[in-house]
Amino acid sequence: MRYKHKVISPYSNLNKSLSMVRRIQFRKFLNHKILKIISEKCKNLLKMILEDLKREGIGIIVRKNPGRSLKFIILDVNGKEYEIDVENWEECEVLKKFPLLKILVRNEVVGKPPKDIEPAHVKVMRKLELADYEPMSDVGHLRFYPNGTLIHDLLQDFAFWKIVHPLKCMKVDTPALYRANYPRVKELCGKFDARIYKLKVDNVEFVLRPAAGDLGVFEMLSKATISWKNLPFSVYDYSHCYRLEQRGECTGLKRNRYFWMPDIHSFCKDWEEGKKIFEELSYAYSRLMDALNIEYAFAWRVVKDWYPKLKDLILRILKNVNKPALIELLPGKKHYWVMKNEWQAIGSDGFNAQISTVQLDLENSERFGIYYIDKDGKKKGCIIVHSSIGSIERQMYAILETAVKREKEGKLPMLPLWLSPEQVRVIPVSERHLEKCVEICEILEKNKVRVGLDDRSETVSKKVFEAKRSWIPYIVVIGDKELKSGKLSVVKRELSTVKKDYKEEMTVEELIREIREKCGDMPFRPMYVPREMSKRISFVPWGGD
RNA sequence: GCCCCGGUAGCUUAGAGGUAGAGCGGCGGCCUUGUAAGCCGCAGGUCGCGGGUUCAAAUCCCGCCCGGGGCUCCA
Repeated sequence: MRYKHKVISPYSNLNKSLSMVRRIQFRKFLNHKILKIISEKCKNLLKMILEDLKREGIGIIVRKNPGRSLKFIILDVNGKEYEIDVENWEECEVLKKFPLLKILVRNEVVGKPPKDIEPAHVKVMRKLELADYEPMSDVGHLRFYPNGTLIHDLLQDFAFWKIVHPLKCMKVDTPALYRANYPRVKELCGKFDARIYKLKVDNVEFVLRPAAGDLGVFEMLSKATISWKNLPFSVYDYSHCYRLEQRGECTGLKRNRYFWMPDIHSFCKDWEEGKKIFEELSYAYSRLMDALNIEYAFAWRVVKDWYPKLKDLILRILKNVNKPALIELLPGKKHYWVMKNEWQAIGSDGFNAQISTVQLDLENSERFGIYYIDKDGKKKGCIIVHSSIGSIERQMYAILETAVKREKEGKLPMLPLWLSPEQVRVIPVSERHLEKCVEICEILEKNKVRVGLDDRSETVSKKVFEAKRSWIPYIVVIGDKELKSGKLSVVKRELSTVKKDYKEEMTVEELIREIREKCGDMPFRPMYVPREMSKRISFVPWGGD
């Protein structure tokens, strides 16, 4: 630890002045005071102390206010509660059985351990030619290569076909740019002023939307005619969002200033209906995590007074999802919701990142200007369930981090098959085998398999090496032997280890059947790059690992 | 936004005041290849940008930009 002195402060808005104090501290070294300031009421006192410290040149670290929440508990699937003792949190019994939850608890309760390594997915996203930093743009605006764009699009397809469509949401589209002085915009963006992109055009101030839905959808619905017969209904907005995240926070796909957010807002006539939708969305998001093969822990934040009334619902969801959860009980209502849940992906670096979330807003929608006409002919506000499937970039972050974790078990890292940009790579031993390979590729393509053909004049060893480097799930080598037998020699990545390949002889039909089975009814898109390796561009040339 | 570290060819990097080096990749040729990198040759560099110190700066100093890590925050 560089500083001998700490101020524990809940006031991030004092950061600027704190930074100045810190700068002075570098030239002078002083006392050994540790100050803990937790109460809201200490704001002025804190300012005064800061002035004093500034004069003395004492260094400062701002820490998360430990008095923020009332308490943390773990609720297991049997309904048993375990209160977390902040001092001896590791003693908690359930945590010993659920390592992912334990990591989440550590991060939330005692803070993340510092690590000097970049998260694993940053190298992977470049190596697999998925995404990259874009020097011409602002920090946190990534560019996506064809393979990354394909995954991005498939995740969008999943959101639509597997979540939005079954839940019968109405899909809408709304602008990214809004007038800064419009009351609705002022209210939403005012709270997060520091993170809003602002621009001036012809002397008019504009902001870029920081989230999907909240601006455009609410405005749209405030002008709509809604009857009690229409309730409940859900609206889906898939939009690019802009948040001026702090520079040091934008690392790879973990957090960006530009990202795509699939959001669902559900409007219900009472809170029983709200709870029902809350539950449905929760199960949909749980299926998303499974489909993406993301390792996650379950977190909930509940306003204390509401917890007894909502515990049954929480428990039912935990049972169905079969996961215990960390529940943070909040002393009061800080946001518009009284309860929210969060699917927290745990990265290979031991960090957590929220993917999906469902938020139950039991206040009615009047403050958003959204009303429906009830049976009695009176205008009434409805209950809103706010939810986000989770930004596509975050989903990609979590998929890559989970994939990398396989290495720790001696397995090879890989993406879920339905998301692998290239599912099969066909390698001819020499030129005279090329014709047969093309034939096989065409059969595979007809059966919705993404297949690449390494038609370059390279040795088999090299072609296999490169296929493995690209995490290709199935590598097929075709030579005289295969021409004769009519079978394929297939290396399956899923069953191979770092030390040994898992090889199997199979017919084209068997390979197709296996791939179709594993992909199930997940969305499909063809490859975004040419089938032939000789025709492909190298976006991120390899310079050795 | 602040603190620490870094930026040399497309990529990974060596060089720490005195003529810019390598590996991989690329291109050309040879090889027709049997499961983690075939052989030879060629091209490729305002040493992140700007200013300063010096006879001389990739190298030292200042500012900026970009990247990584950390703190803080996260609708």
